[in-house]
Amino acid sequence: MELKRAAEGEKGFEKVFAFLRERLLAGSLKPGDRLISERELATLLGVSRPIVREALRALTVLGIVEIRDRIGTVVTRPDVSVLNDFFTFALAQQADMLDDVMQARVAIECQAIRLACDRANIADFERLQRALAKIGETIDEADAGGMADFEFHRAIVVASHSETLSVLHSSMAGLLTHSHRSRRELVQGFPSMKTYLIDDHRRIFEAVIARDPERADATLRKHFAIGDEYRRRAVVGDIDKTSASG
Amino acid sequence: MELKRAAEGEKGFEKVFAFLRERLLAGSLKPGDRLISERELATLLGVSRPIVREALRALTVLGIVEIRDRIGTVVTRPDVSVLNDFFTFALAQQADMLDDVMQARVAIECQAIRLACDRANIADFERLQRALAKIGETIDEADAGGMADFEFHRAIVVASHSETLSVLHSSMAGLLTHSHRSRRELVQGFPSMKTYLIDDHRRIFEAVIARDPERADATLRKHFAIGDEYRRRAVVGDIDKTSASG
DNA sequence: TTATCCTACTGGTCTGACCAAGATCAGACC
DNA sequence: GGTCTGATCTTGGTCAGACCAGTAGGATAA
Repeated sequence: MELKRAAEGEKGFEKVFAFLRERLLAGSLKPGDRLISERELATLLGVSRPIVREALRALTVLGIVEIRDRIGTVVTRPDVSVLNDFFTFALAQQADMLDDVMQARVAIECQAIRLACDRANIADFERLQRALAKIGETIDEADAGGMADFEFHRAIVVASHSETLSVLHSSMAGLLTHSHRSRRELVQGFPSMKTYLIDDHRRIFEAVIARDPERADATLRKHFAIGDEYRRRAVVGDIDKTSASG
Repeated sequence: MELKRAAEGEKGFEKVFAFLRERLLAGSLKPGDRLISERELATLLGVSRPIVREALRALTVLGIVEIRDRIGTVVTRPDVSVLNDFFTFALAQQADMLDDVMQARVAIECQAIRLACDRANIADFERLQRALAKIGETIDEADAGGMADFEFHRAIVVASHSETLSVLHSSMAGLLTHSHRSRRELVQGFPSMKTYLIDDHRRIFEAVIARDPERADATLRKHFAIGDEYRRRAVVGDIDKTSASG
């Protein structure tokens, strides 16, 4: 009943995790810094090494820290790829989460395209144009087509020059691309699909070129809405009897 | 020198993690299932218990699994709230990017308010109304006022009924509230501030009530823009010589 | 049949140990 | 004197066995 671990009232793992989180959030531990050794950390916090390892492993899967064999533990620049892990698991067991995440993606992209209208440079325009061209070229290929589609949308976010939006977007994209392929196949049969894909993206591109945030946002938003509509119809088996471009 | 660990060529942790991931992704382990005990897992995979714990802890922070003290480890329903941990860490290390994070917040809220127009129920409306009232009541208090402001915006996101948007928003809000207070104090001196705060939020509220996504989005967006403008002026020391309501 | 108690089991943690390999520095060699 | 080499220290990676504290369920007593 010593007051040793009652210091924070936390259990061992929590104690270590909280200790590290504190410094991480406060900024006293920045990317590139090397943590003190596991043994030191253990004695410092009055816990055993396995517990310290649990905490470090936890931070590792969160992409906050990297444990380098025989070197030490260093703080890394957070990497979105972690989210891929999560989404992979999550998606496997809960497909209904897709629509919800999609909403977040729409949010990010619509904001990104507004910023892009203001901040995009020549290189961004060129990247968009290349992606647009690729969409046209791969219009008949489900796989490559999906990739081209993704690259276009990715280019929009990149053009926003916002690190945060970029991070958020790529984390969602990882999850969504999985479903994208099947969705695309589902929708492949619609003749009007090609027109929709090409024209829509071209209109979006033009709005960015025109540096018109309102139009770009609206066009992109409509693009997503139409995509949803297509998918909805494909699900109910409504075989192409519309141009659905409104 | 048994062929113990050569089984997969993976290190201990990886072995356990991969083992569990496999069953998780394959679906043989579904939410609600209870894993075999740590000890069994350890002997089964030929690793020590601390290693098993590392893997379980890893899955825990990923929100895939829940370790219940003295009960066992059970598979949980994946929950987006894990992302909160990640984003909190990730965004914290880019403190210089508060404006950038703010862009993401705008993105989330503007999307949320659109969804809210469609999905909000009576309870949501009431929550918004209460928050709105509180903004009026606390208009002269920097601290409580900031809190009320936050609650209103939070209510918008809640009304979207999107778990993902909600999680993203709260991780950002956590970071932004810090700066919010100082911002608010900075701006406190402006007489026209009160009008801006009250009227703007009321207009936003009305747009949601009217279930008009476009208007709501536009109004909210303008609200953010004006807030930015105030802050900008406060920084350059331009003491209130405008109504700035355009 | 019911209520209580005991025991096996579970997670939570610690101790102390061994291994392999990078880091470091002293001493040998050029 | 400078460079190279090797022993040693340190670090992560892992293991084995142990103890605690509750929980669940079977055995036992009422």
